[in-house]
Amino acid sequence: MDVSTLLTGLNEAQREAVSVPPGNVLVLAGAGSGKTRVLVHRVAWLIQVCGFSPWSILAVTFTNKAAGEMRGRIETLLGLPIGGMWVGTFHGLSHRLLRSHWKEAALPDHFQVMDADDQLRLVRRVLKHLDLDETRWPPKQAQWFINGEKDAGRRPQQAEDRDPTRRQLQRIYQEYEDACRQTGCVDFAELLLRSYELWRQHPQLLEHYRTRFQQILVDEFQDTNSIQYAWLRLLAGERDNLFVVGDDDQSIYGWRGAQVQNLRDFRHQYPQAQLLRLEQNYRSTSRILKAANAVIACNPGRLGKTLWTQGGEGEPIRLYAAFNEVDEARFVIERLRQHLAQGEKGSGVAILYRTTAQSRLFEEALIQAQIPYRVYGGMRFFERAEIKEAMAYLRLIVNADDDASFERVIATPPRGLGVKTMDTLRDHARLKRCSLWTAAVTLLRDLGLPARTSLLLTRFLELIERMRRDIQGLDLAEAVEKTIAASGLAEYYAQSKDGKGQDRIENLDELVNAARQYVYEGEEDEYPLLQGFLAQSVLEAGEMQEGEAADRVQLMTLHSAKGLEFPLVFIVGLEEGLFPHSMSSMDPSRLEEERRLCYVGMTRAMHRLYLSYAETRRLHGSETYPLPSRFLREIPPELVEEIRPRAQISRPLYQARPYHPVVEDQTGFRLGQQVLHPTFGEGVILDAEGQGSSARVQVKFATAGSKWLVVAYAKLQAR
DNA sequence: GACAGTCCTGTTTTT
DNA sequence: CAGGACTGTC
Repeated sequence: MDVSTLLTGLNEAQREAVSVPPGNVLVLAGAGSGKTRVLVHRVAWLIQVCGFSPWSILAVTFTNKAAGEMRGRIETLLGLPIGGMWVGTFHGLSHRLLRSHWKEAALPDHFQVMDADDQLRLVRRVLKHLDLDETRWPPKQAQWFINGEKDAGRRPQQAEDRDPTRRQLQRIYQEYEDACRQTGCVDFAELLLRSYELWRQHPQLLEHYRTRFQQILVDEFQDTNSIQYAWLRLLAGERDNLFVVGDDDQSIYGWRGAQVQNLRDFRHQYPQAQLLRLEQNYRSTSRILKAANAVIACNPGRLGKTLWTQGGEGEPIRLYAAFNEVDEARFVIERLRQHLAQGEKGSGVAILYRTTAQSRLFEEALIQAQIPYRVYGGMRFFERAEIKEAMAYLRLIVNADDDASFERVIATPPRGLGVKTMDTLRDHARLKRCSLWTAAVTLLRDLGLPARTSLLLTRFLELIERMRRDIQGLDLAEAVEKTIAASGLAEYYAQSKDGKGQDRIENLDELVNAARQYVYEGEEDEYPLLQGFLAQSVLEAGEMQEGEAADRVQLMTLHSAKGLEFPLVFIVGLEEGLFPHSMSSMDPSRLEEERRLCYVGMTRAMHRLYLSYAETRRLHGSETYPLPSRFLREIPPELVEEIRPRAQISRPLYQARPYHPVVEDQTGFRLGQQVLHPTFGEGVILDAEGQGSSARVQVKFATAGSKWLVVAYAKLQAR
């Protein structure tokens, strides 16, 4: 292959990034600037020009999808398979390391990976063990704390924490760790922390991987958390071989530990590192880009980068002020129809929203309009109850100490063993510090159970052991099939009356299919097939049943839209409290993240961008009167065409509410009316009561929340 | 032990 | 409104 083709078709900045001499490189790549392209060509360049073997290259991505795409594109470009190259997510790569070196990592050879759901169950159990009240110590919060600590690279602190709350959380963390060890399970964060520690504690192993991986590339660097960054630095050592690509303006995962700071730190950590910028955008019209730039410019402390394009100005951005959320959906469908009538493809259209709950209205409207669509996210295949149950049987077969699976499986299908038996088992397991399986075995042996329970429990244990024997020597798909049948799951669902039984059976069949298609991806036989399959189902829960082919309109949250592009984009629900979300609007740094999310959303659009908000929205069952999102006001008015004409965009975006019943009462204000308060700022009248000097109104303020104010004292000004 | 009815609380999501 | 957790009855 001719080396020059590696650089043709690239712009100046991209060429420079691809061909820069090996060394530490930081590429700041704006949205739509050809980031993936640069990474792919860079790998090809390292192999073809610099003479690195694929075997000596490591590429880390954030999602499995990105990893798969990168591998595919590199192989297409080079025209040869690059099996020896490691391409994967931080978690996938760490998992692989731990499977290979389970002994050094102090894990059992059959260790299992827990997903977030399993983890939460385990946390619940731990809280129960510690006899802590779940209302005082919400399991979700404890889980959050544990993951936060692990993401920061911290083990349970033995040292007394000053803060009693933290001290208690540390105790929970410690107990949780013990439970993990006991059951041979590792959570997502543990994969990273454990492999990091593996390298720290075994210098010869680290040396081995350092020798092997001569070049390390990292995608979406702005999404890395502390432990991931530490992991990278440890592996890289002092060798100047990190090529990282990121965009601080697209950091939208701070809420789960990602540190934009890493991007900024990189330059301090590696002062010699080359800093390159990709600022030419190939995706959007200049109007869309200008608008997105204007919004993101409101964030302070950016690394600085302004996207530009040679493309045309394009159409104006269109803004629709819907009367309510139903009208908003109606409007989107109307415009969507016009678009499709022009012969455009549905798959080139995305409807983006802030929260998953918003998808429903659009789904209903699309069904009614008979427009095919696809919703991203939501319940993923491997997260469905019936799939998790079948997998739990398999996990229990592989690892009898996996308590999470034991608990999941013992009552499905119902076999007369319920809460009471489980309580006995749990107590015993806790006392003896052993797994539920071992507890069951010892209790049976010591005749510590009522006769009936004893019989049922024995049957259950024998069932699992029989299954273990029966799948010996079977291939993966047969083993899965056999497990589904022998467990009684198939029969149980066939008889279920809730109407979902048939779906569930079909999903179980699909699971057998997935097992049939499972291909082991590692080198040689690093570990048994079944274990690889089990781990993959946890690590890549969403990758199944993509079903791309059909031409459908795409519905997704703004978060999952990152990395994608569409000729036509609708961003809906641009309202204070929804986007930016109310949970984020008090904290400046989280508000900035919301703004980046808005920037990400806008820059998904290639040709057309529609923005909309509703003046009234039904939320949690009651009517709300949100203010238009502040992000709308950050867009220069001249770029926007308002569909329902009203005053200037820089002036209030909201005024008349003709479709809302006007309830003028003694307070002198009507519901939904815009008001101004000297200290709280802009707000909307939500409710009113009383009369004369005791008349009060409830006002929802843009920033100060909602308050009841006495009309006679509050200097409320109608606007 | 299983199931039905009531209470309560509402981000974003990949691994 | 709606899904999940929890409580009380058969």
